[in-house]
Amino acid sequence: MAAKYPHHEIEPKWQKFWDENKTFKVYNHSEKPKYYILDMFPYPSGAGLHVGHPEGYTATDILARYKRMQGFNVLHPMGWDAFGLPAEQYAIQTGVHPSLKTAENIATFKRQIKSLGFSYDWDREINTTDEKYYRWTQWIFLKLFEKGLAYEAEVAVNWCEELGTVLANEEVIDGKSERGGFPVVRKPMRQWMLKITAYADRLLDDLELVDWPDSIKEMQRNWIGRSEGARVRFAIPGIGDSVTVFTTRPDTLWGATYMVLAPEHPLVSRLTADEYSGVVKGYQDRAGRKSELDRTDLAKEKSGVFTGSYAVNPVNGKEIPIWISDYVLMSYGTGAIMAVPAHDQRDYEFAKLFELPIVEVVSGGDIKQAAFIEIESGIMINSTTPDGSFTINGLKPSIAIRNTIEWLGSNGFGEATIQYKLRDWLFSRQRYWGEPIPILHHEDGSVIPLNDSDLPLTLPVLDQIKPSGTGESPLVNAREWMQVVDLQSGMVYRRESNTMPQWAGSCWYYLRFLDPENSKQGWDPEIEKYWMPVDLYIGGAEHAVLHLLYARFWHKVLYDLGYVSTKEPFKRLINQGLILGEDGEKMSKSRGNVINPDDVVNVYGADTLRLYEMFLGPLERSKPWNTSGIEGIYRFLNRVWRNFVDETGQITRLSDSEPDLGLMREIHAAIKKVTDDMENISFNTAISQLMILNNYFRNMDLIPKSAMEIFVLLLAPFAPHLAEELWSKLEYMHSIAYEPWPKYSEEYLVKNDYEMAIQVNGKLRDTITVTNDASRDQILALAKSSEKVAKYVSGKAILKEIFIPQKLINIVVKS
RNA sequence: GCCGUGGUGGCGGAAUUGGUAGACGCGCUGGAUUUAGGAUCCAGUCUCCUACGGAGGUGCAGGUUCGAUUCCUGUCCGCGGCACCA
Repeated sequence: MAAKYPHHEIEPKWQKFWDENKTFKVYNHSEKPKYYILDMFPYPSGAGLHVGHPEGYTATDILARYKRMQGFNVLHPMGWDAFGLPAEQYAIQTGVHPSLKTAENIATFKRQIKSLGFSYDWDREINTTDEKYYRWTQWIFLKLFEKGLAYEAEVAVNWCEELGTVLANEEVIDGKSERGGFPVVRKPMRQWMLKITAYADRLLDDLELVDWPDSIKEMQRNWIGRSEGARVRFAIPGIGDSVTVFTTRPDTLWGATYMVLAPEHPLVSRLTADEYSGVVKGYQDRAGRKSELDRTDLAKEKSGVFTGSYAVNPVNGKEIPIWISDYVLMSYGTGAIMAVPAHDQRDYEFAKLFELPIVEVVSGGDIKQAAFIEIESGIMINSTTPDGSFTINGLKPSIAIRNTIEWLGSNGFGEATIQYKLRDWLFSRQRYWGEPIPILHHEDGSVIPLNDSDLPLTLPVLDQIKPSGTGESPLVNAREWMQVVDLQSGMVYRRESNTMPQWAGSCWYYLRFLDPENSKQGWDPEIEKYWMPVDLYIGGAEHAVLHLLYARFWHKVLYDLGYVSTKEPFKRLINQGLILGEDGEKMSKSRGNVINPDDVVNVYGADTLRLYEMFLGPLERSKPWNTSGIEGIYRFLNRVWRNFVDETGQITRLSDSEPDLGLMREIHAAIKKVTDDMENISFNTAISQLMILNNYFRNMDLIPKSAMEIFVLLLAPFAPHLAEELWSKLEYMHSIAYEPWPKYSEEYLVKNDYEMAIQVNGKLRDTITVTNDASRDQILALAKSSEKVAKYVSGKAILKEIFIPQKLINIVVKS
């Protein structure tokens, strides 16, 4: 009867040991080199942990443990990103205050995370909803405000009249509220914005400084979306004003046959001719009812209406009609375009639909068939000013663009400009469960920031969290809290009722981990200098753009103000892939394919779960869960146990002798492979190497103690509970956590002989074993003497002999 | 549509610079042990064929090369993100 290893005893035992001995407590000063390894901290949802969380956490834990064994002072903290919509929705439905529900969720998450044996320094645990934490989130907001990076603006939000509240995009489904199915409209409301666009260039350029996957960098570049072009002013004689458009193709100005404004462009009402005002208003209404997503997503067919007005094309003085259409977005560029149907796909479709003229100004395509948008192969035509003083005919578009911009500039019609896709960050939320924005409004309209000494501005306790009905946050229901009277001057102020978005707390949490107890500062600058930057940051790919971009933005502001010492917060980044359900689909309650880590830990133990998630495949890739696969890992750990421990729980098969050369080779090959794989974060192959070494032990009667020890050390980062248990059975009284990582020596990896492949015309025909000192001629002779080879070579002319040392011989014969 | 990413046995995957494709694990097959089952151990397991031998094979079609999973061109499919960005 082969005993199962007792993970139910071992795992809680060592978790308790680590807790009581504060094994993983980390200090801010050390002789050791530092290593800061960070997980994206979780939102503690009511559903508890799912198996996707431990994937990233296991990877960072393995590396943290490995780095400790290599002599690094490792900072590896965990905390909670606990503000957010679900707790507030739950409060509205049940009356349970978000702080209570949040505390409950955190307790569950913490219990689950601790059951997996991660080596966090729990003394540094933080919680974004703790006033001791968000006091500093508010402080950073004030710094942004002082720097002129926070401003108020009227911005359209999803307004639901029936619910009397503003909805997040995810709460709106097909233009209706998710709750109740009520209509939702776009309504402008006063909002706080953060001027992230002021940092666009640096956010773009400094991607050079970080060691991130190219694909993530590319996504951020695309999000920032820098594009070079020109602003061009078109006069509108009818109203004595002008409209400015942005274009990347000023060379095609002569082909601009009409102009399109976004329906909400401020000039639309002024330039709409009386007889068109009905249709224009109707069109604006319809566009306003669509969300931005609907406008872009569903508008496969072009639509639009003519305003009745005309603009003057500056390059040829021609009058062109002005239309409005929702394919032009107010939020990008100037909200107006010059339409060049011959050389832009969208304009081409629109012109075809409404039978507008199409004028070719770049030759090389067939504009009867499609818009010609090539920038390198075309040649400019039909592009001369009426007085003949300026032409770009005969030029390549890339040259023509430069020349045209110059001409526009010297004639006062426009100038070169850089446009970003990136928009300013809409920072305020009409919610209760978020950080209050530390701002006062005076009735004269002035805006006054709170003093540092007034922080934290805590959330008022509300008996019931319910919508204000006006679209403002539920905070306006706290009448006393909202009103502030200055006792000295008698002035009356109203508090800002908006709160911050969930992103705020996660924008700087990596800094608070450095110095979480500090009540005087967000963090001590000396401590910051010691730990920053984060050496390795691991989290889900869904945060590839927004979270990482926002955090980089705040970090750069803090850098400019001298509060942090590095330009970039996260040196190296890895995005783990999704763990899919057994059906290969994304895990979700509705599909019924969710695996609960508690169940896995209960049946197989935490070490098995950790190992299995790492063995599934490369960390970055998405991969499906497979329940019978986990059995294989469980068997492996049981085999490890039986290799070391007998049925009575005593260490067994232990020998004091030195390992022989064959075993030494296996051991050192394993050290090398596992170490290399650690550096490359290639844990699946590291684990298979441990399996190979363990299989080698299985065939031995006695195992030398030194060999056992090295195996346990290599296993320790992956299966820490089992490793601690075996380590203690090898009669060590202290934790394995800080034992030095084994080193390999090349001498054991060198063999006396090796195998060589022999190919004939590229096909494998035989393999031979040769000694290290064999010469090329000796090996070739040996190869040719092989019967299997001779069969294909004899009687044929040898054209070539390819000899790759240590690897193969390829004999090329005339066939 | 665009951008990113991937496509290798029945399944998850391995193959660090172009050099013996399929490591390791799962599953499956046979055997040992067992009253039986489970567990454990041993052996086999890419496909096809005329089978002690040979042919084919890394989504598909070409190309470069003595030699391609790896490099190049074209093409198909899956996944993720974005979505009229001027």
